[in-house]
Amino acid sequence: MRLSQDFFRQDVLTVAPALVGAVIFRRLPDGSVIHGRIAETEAYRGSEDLACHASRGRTRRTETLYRAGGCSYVYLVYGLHWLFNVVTGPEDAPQGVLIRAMDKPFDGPAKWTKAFQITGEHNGLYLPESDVLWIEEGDRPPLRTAPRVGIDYAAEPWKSMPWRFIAQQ
DNA sequence: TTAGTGATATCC
DNA sequence: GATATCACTAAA
Repeated sequence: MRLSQDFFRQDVLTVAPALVGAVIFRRLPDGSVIHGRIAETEAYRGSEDLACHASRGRTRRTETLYRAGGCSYVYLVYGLHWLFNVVTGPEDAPQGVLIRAMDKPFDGPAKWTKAFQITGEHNGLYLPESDVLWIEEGDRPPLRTAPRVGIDYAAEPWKSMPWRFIAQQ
């Protein structure tokens, strides 16, 4: 069953752990549909979270982060890797969940987006209604938490917040 | 450990 | 206008 608008409009700290175990579906340009189970997520929470892109204020890049929960937020890092996030919370609350890994072999935030052929053109899709990209309910495996990775530039306490959620099975 | 890669934010 | 920085990966 497809995850709804109501689900995505909850707080990011509710949605991020609940997304682990859910299944992402992607319809490729040739019409075939592939899917994968989410194994790891990270929460980025609001303009006060110094690790969140929105901490620098509302810019052209972060504009989609300010939309209502359920939108996709896709951007390029290091000039070569597309990272995929799901916007959460109400409109104007810049929160998002980074989908960090699926089950093997797609165990990296840019590995699975490459396999699923996700690029900047998938920024701003509305997942509850999209035919190209959507998420369905899955199992709820036991989780462990850890600090987020790749955000050394952020000051404490944000750098150490245990906002990374990893499936244990 | 390092190169590869280019959009974006930030500073002139 | 310019430049420094980056929510990473693969190869060595």
